[in-house]
Amino acid sequence: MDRSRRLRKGPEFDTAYQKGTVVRGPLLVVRVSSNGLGRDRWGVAVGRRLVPLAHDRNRVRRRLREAARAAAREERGRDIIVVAREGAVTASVAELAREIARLLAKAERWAADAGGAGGTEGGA
RNA sequence: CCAGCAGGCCGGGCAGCCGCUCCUCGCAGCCGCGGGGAGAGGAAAGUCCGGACUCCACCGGGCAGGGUGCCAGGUAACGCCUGGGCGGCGCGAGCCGACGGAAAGUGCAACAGAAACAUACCGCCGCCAGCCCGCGAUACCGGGUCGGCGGUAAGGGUGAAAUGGUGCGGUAAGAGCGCACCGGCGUCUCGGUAACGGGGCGGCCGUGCAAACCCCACCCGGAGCAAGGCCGAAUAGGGGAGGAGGGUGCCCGGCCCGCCAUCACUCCCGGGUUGGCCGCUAGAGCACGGCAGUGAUGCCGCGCCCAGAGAGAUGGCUGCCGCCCCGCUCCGCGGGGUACAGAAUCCGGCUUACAGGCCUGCUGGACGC
RNA sequence: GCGGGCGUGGCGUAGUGGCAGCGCGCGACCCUUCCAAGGUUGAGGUGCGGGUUCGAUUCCCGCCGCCCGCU
Repeated sequence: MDRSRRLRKGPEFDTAYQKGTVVRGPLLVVRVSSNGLGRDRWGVAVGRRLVPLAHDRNRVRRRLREAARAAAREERGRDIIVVAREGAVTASVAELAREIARLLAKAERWAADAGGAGGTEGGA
């Protein structure tokens, strides 16, 4: 996950937050939006209220990044923000990677439904 | 061997694979690719002090405000450290201490107690007058009682604290009133750089609180790397110059020319947001050795380069070993755990958190020789 | 990075060196046919660790937690 595939500055985060598709899971919240760049850019967020100590917060963030590296297969020009929820603190890296892949696939289906068929609620 | 004290140190180890950041070498027109190297801590933490650095302010001095507070030394500096003094604690090795000033002034000392300041409640003692008794009367003497004047602070009880302590003399009763020792004060002298300590002499001196106001001595300009500097779009706005030709206004009844102002326009200049770059890591640096010093520390020699991210790099998976706990077992096997905790300009301290372990010196005790 | 403030019963709060109080709430009793209201009564607290002082909620130091500014 080198620098060109990270989300950098505040405004990039802001646009991803405003325009992105939000998908929630038990461990994580993932927001996806397209950036028109041809490569994916990732951002990881761990709340200070969720993990108070900087040492442990760093650990959670690094494990999430490693899980994202394992979950990333093909690039299609997305900005992806992964936000940790409470279960992510104790979950293993393999579990986190599976969860990220699952939520990304869900976001793809959701976006395809909204763009293609249009109008179906699809919240099953 | 047990218990303990002081100082110093470590705080998992060895491999394999996949990743991240920086440096460097080579290739490459660019994106990059390949090789090599480096990559969290003793507290990186809290931000409680002190500095370096940068910008601002500044003739000098004072006030206000804040801090420090036995003495000497160390240091760039400190509220830190070292050594010493004094006091307290401990059998001891040792540990702890904001430890200047209360006859400069102001204030406070609840309750109790006579009194927490200048005071005398109960007492004790002397003198005077009255009454009563020894005594029938007078005088004298003695005793008692009430009142007045005076002396005294020994005793009483209260309290955290009561006007130096103990003993002897002394006295009407007493009192440092006198004497001896102790404690404190002043002075002389000796030792010590000093704090302070030893000794002699003197007079006999009333309390606690200054982490109460305060006095004295010393120290402190303000802000902080988001400091500060450089480059700088888009948009908006500022200043200066030009303004031939063009628009508008003025002089004019109108038109033309001319002059002036202004606008469009052209050029230049400075400020400046997002952003980028520098600051950014070679330093009061680290290791080893020697010298000076009781020590903190300093000096010299030699060697080394040792994180620099920027939504923030040191992670993930696996194997073996070490340590701790539990269970089965009694070769051993299985399971779980492996402290506190993550650099953000840098450095010196303090404080706080921390599983377990190592080294050195010392103290007390038990046993053996 | 720099600075300020607050922690007192379950809740909200006074107290600035000597008694730890007030309101609501809580328990018991009384009143009522019962409930509410009312009355009587009771339990319960100074964030933690040191220090100064005879004595600390108060003064000083160090931690912990919470809140708020500036950049």
